[in-house]
Amino acid sequence: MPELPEVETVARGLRQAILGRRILSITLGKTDFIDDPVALEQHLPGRLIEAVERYGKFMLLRLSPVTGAARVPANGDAAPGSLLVHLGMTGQLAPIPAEYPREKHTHVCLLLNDGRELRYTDARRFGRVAYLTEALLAEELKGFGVDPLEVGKDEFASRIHGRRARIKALLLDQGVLRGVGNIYADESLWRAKVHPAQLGAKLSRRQTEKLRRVLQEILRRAIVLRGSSISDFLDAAGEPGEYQRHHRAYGREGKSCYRCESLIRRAIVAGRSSYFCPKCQPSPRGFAMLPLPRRGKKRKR
DNA sequence: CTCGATCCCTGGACGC
DNA sequence: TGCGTCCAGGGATCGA
Repeated sequence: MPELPEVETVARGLRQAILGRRILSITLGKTDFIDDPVALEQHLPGRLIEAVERYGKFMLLRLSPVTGAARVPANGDAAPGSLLVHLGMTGQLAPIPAEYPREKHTHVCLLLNDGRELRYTDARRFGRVAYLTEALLAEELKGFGVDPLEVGKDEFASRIHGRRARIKALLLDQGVLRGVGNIYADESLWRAKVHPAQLGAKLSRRQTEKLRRVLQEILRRAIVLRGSSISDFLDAAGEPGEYQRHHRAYGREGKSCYRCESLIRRAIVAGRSSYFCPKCQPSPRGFAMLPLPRRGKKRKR
């Protein structure tokens, strides 16, 4: 599932692959996950991809104004704009030679001036694609929290201590930190020895700073290893990441804790499966975890 | 403010 | 083998 490290990996790959290319035309499949499909068709052709940025779990393809040639932009394309892409759960964005057959669930194809198509595929369509003017983009981006890779000690502490939600919910809240998802939330909580259901306000200063540090270390390491490929994450070159091999909590229900040998348990916290060590990460009072499954051996590793 | 529930969607794992 | 059921989860939304 694409979180910050996976999205960063895709963004870096795209930077190598499509910077400076021009979009010649666009073909759409299903459009129910696209903000305004007509706007895409109207505003993308003719534009140059000038930059690829990441904002939390979003990718931002910065597009030049349409210039020169015969075309006088009557539709506002004299101004810069951006293509916003969120990969959701199963989204993939990759440049593919235009003559290659399109994979199932390919819903956006941007023909580039190098003979390739930038293709967006997304089986579940939990992702999002939108063309945004500068004004819409500014509107879109406000309300997001700090970048977890850059947040400092005091800023992080105030965002955690200032609210009463559970720490897991806070880590997942894109308005608190932008880019953290279920995997890296659980991994950092395990590393910091903090229980996911602990209230943010109840973390000590020491625990909070430890959490910030390990979160940053984990995210940086995961980026180096090109993200976690659980089911179907692939980068812009179609390659899986490696960080799933380093998971210590996520997906490890019933397996031994790497620190203390206790069995990793699972609970629903903040509406999400949360994996933790019941010994290293002591529960708040009255907390109930799910019973260990007896037979079904679904997850390996 | 924070919570849980519900919906979106499909593929894969599972049980029978 | 085949079919039904459940589950995965980011995010929006709604009601408690």
